[in-house]
Amino acid sequence: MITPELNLKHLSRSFFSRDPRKVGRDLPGKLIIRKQGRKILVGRIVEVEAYLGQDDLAAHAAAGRTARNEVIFGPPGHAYVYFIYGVHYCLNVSCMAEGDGGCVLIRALEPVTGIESMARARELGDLDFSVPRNLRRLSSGPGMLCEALEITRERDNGKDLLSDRSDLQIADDGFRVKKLLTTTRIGITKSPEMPLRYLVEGNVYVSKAAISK
DNA sequence: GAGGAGATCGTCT
DNA sequence: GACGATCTCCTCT
Repeated sequence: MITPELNLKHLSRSFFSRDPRKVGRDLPGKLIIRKQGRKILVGRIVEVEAYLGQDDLAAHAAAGRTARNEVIFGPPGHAYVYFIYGVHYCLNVSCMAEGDGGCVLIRALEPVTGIESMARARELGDLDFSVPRNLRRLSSGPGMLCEALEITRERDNGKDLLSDRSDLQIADDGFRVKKLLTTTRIGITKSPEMPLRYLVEGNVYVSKAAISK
């Protein structure tokens, strides 16, 4: 239990030692916890994408093990943070067995606590967050959520997300997603047809609503 | 509300 | 030397 008052529990290492598709289906609804001194920032995962390892052309692991991506070839449940477009960071969690290179990209969070801190980090401190439309601007995208939680490669890459000592953790508060949708992944050019994006149906904090079917 | 361009730099070829 | 698992701003409708 991380913080008794919230009744949070860690996920097990075996939760992440599975196929990224299974982890991807089970992660929505779980919480990302960022500890900042006495403050605690919490967001609920509402959208993820699975990257399957070396055989998945869209995955960073497809290039083989490099200095940049070595975390996803390491033990499961660790943070893989990379820098993209010269502007943004993205947060992934390593999956499968050590040596496999699978991971899940965290694409969107629903803000739970620490909204003022997130807004400051996003330089949106002047907005009225009683308006849902504004709240969406905090963490409804992979780059945004990293900025809101001040996640960087320098600070967080390789961190164990299941350790009580870590200031970046994933936890379960017992919340269960009612219905999960599956779509193709966003923003990739290789293997774009694979249905590996998982999002909470009807949640306004996803990066892009699923095309209804 | 939709669509397109630009920003900006680490990583790999 | 090219490009990318993105975001924001600007223009047009």
